[in-house]
Amino acid sequence: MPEEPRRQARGQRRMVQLLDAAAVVFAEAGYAKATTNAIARQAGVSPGTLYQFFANKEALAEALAERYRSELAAAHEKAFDPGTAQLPLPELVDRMIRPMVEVNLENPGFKALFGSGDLPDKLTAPTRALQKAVTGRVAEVLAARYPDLPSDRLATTSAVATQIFAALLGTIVTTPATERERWISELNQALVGYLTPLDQRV
Amino acid sequence: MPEEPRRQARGQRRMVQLLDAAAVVFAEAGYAKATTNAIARQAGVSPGTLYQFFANKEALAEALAERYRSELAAAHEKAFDPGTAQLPLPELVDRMIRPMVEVNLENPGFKALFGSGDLPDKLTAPTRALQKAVTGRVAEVLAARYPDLPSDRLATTSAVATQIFAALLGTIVTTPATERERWISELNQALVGYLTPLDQRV
DNA sequence: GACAAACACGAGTAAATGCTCGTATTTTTC
DNA sequence: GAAAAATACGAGCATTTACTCGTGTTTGTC
Repeated sequence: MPEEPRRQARGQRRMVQLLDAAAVVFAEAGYAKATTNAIARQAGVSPGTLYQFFANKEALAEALAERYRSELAAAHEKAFDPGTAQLPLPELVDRMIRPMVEVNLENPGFKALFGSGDLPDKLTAPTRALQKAVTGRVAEVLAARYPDLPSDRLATTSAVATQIFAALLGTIVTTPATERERWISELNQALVGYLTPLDQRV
Repeated sequence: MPEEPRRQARGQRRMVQLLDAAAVVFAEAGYAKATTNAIARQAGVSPGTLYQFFANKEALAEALAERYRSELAAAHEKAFDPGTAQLPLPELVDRMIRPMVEVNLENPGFKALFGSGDLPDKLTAPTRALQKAVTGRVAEVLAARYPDLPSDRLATTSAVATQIFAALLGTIVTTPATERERWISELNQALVGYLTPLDQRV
């Protein structure tokens, strides 16, 4: 197997450029229809150069997903101080939702990698990783709020909550800014409604 | 524009065969990755024959979506007698959900046309039609239950409910039959949770 | 400054895929 | 039963697209 070359500064910059470009093209065309040539063009670079840094389209998507994952983690880190988990449910949900929506608005490519339920086969790998990261984050918060929730219930609940979230995210980011709050509040209601029974357990 | 030829009995049968085949291939590969040649092969027919009946891949998908739409309408027709709308919320939701899940299990292609949130561009046309049909059905039921709900709230609510439903449908039909009930009940809880506030309005 | 490693180019390739078209067979029409 | 219309075939065209490769340039190392 060919070793990863030792990247120099110029190379690092190129990789960032390429990821930026990929985000734009993924956002415009969706993962499946996005062509590597278009991504290279968007980055102002030849197709050969793209492949100097990423083995294939999937690797590119994976790297982009990784970037999103860490941006998301940072955003959540910022939004959560200890004690947040004990807030009233609507506020807790709001604090989970906001950062995600913002990351999404700032990184239009996000939805393309996160959103679509069933992309063909292996193409889903980066998607699944992202979904898993989000689900994990949700699980952490729920675990903090409901310490004695059985772990299988915890897993199910976070998975469902994440899927509900993913389902409405598309509408939220697509919608004009004026109407956005309405949909966010709708998403909030849905999640609060789903989670309320947990709050009312003995 | 070339006129639609007057179909003879043999042709009608072929069209059914082709739609069946398309459902199978869409289910296995998803819409985007499904090839028309594979569909023709699955139907035991040459590619040329396929195009004798459907102008292109999209027209094929549209026809299939239309078929699902009517199957769905029939299933719902069967599940609703007048008065259903006044049932307790969990039961009402259950009656909405069951037929959809069943149509899905019987027609594996359904999810491929209904599920994925943002397929590229025009490919979404058949998808949107299906989603719209389902949303419309949901709206009817909600309108019957909440006659004085303003029409914009009605539209929003049915759209959100449908999206929640679509999001969890994938998990439900993919999951082994033994665990299916658990996920159906989870979906039920999510929808009931979302709709409960409407029940409690003055 | 010389040598190697990393970077860059972009025309080109192989494979996939939606769809066509010339031809041949079956069914309907009269 | 003959002309017309519908059905059927399948090799292959045109296009797209992920990716390569030969060649040349820039950067780091000693």
